[in-house]
Amino acid sequence: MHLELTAVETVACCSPLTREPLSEPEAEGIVPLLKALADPVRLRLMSLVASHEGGEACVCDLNDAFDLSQPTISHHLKVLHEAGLLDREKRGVWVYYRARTEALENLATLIGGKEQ
Amino acid sequence: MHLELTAVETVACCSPLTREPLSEPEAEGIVPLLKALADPVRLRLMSLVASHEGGEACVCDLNDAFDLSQPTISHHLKVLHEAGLLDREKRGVWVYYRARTEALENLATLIGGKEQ
DNA sequence: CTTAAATATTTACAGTCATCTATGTCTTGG
DNA sequence: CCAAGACATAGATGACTGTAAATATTTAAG
Repeated sequence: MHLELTAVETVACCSPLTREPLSEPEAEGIVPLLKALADPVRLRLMSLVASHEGGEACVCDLNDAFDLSQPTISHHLKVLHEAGLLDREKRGVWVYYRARTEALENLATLIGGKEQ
Repeated sequence: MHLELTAVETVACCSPLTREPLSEPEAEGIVPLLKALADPVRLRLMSLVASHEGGEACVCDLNDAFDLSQPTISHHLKVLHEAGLLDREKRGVWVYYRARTEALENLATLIGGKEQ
């Protein structure tokens, strides 16, 4: 049991940006998600994982897609994981990351959601 | 005539994140939009403007909503404007900002878009 | 148990950014 | 023309962040 909400859990609670002014606490809850995506490497990582077959990818695959050191990729994956955008699962020596598409969908609704 | 695309113009061109891996240039085009929103003050500013009656608000209204100096608010509005998320119009002494909701919608589709 | 491979953590540093103060520009009223 | 108000710009500073090198951790193989 945990009382603190992760970044991703705070998103679904709010009506779209254009509906009514976002409160400061609401904004503080959403910003970590946007920050996590607001980096070219992390945005591509997210896209790579999400579009990978099975919706998951292991770090070994991801490292090769970038001209960056392994610790740097590991760092970016951690940021995405802590924001609630990626799930982690260790299988043997490998770690697989899986995209939390419902988190992306909630965020999308918040940004561009249209009310009926 | 301008050849450079603003941040907002690069968004509509891409299929959703989860459809196929984002190229580096695509990511570089989208990140400025996400960066612009990835700040609590700017996210609230965006929401305030977008939800304001008429879809626009003058700076004088916006300043009062924050415990920040006027130049700081002006700076944040500039960032949102340069990202293509807010339009500016000066009317007399006042400057009105208007939300570009189609930019928000395009971004939302890119983040959480579902394919049929 | 040793070794190798996959991934994470730590530390350090250079670059970016949010904020403020001070100042500038522009518009209106008198 | 002058003064005041609305907003923007410039410069400075402290905090945060993306990156790499070095090191640690974990797992499997032999």
